[in-house]
Amino acid sequence: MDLLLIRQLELRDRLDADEKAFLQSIVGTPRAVPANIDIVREGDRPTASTLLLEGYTCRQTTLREGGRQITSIHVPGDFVDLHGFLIRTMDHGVTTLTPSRIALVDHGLLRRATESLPHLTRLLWLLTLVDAAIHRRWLAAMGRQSALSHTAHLLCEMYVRQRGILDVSSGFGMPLTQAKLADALGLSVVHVNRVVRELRETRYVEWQGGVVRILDFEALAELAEFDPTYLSLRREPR
Amino acid sequence: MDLLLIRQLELRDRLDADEKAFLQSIVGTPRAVPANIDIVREGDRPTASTLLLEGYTCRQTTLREGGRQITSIHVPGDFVDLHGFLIRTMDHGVTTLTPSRIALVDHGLLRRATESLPHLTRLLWLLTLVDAAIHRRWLAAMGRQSALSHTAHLLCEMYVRQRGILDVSSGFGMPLTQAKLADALGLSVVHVNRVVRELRETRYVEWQGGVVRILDFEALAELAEFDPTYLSLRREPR
DNA sequence: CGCAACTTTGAGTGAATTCAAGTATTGTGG
DNA sequence: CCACAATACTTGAATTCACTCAAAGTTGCG
Repeated sequence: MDLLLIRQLELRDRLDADEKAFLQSIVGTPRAVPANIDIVREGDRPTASTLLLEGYTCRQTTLREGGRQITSIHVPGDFVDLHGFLIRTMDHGVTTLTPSRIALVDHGLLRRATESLPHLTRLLWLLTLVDAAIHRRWLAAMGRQSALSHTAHLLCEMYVRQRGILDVSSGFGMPLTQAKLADALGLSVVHVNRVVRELRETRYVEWQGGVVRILDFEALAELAEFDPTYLSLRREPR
Repeated sequence: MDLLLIRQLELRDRLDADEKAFLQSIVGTPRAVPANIDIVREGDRPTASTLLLEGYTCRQTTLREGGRQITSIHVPGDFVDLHGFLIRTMDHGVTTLTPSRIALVDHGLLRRATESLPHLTRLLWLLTLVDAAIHRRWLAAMGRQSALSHTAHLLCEMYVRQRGILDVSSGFGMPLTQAKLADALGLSVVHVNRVVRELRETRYVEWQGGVVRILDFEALAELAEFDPTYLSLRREPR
């Protein structure tokens, strides 16, 4: 089977056979990791980047006195710390949300890509730019949307990001406990609980046990002010 | 005089003479722009990136019903939309905060860099990664810090980013009206006004007319939980 | 000098918080 | 396979932080 990473990249641009072969060749041996394990720690200086093959992980920043902010959620096929290749010291940790399978890609090999595969380099660079665009959208949601709308937005985003690479016909993974969801949305657990109930009451979604099924995407997207442009998904080929 | 962009890059890694010459050669003719002008609009598909030579700009995302979120503030030497080189459609606008001088860099020339100057390419890529790291830190500040601490953090960040490239001995530029500051912090104008007053009352900073002078950086950084690691500033040469 | 933009203050309101239980659900060792 | 622990979820009540509305100062510019 193709690497999900390749599918991720092909959502943005075509890859030629050499590029695919290169990608396949640089991915290390897969390794299983249980849930709630730190893959990367704040302050680390990694020498390889981690590819998420199966499962879900998140980036989190720790503040004083137990404050925790989740700044990203990764889906299968995501490079969880591709930026670790160029940023010397990690500004955040990466933790598994579910049991996962990961593989390492040595930074030396990524560097080789930058030296001989410019088109692939641009595409990998683009992946990190989409990351940044997601951060910006989260900032807007946190700063200027209601808790309900913000939560709805996260569902829309997780749905659209996953439907490009996985089968979502029977629902998609939303592998956050309400406590983690609170850390992602910047809310208290109690309030998250109320907002999730409110969202269920709209009947736009069914949400139980870490799986979400969308019943009325259009209404949800309207509530969330969701516009997928920021994800840089290709509509027309270039 | 050297481009401030070169100084920005040299805060992260050494550049050789060829790289500097290349950068100098790709920068277009400088152009003056008044304050409060949109340089880039949401939905644009630019064919050149904009370098900020003098003045200040911000990125902003517009939501329904007048909601506005500022997601970045640029200082002189910043590439305000370097990511526009690879992201097809801009997910945000860029607006001047003060009268500014800008210069364009054609995307074709940036592409040439990716084809023949891998080290410079990595360094430009790094600039966009620092952008993302700043976004993450803002997310943590919005989600898990008090309005006072968040505001203090923004001051620390603006100070450290500017002191690397400009003379800040008589204070540094903080060119946001309280209304814009509200849009950056995700607060109301009224509340920002109170928080700014509270911050002034600490005597850690003097802040008037868009210029900030820090009186007690250590105390301010403590209040803000500021740790500059995320800015990827070089301490030791590599 | 007068308008426009920005800043400041007061009062009342509301969204989200904390504190405090209590109820499900899941996982595990006996 | 049950009992019990641990984790996750839910609810209620009181509080607080930040908001809106409203209006008055202040500053800067043409």
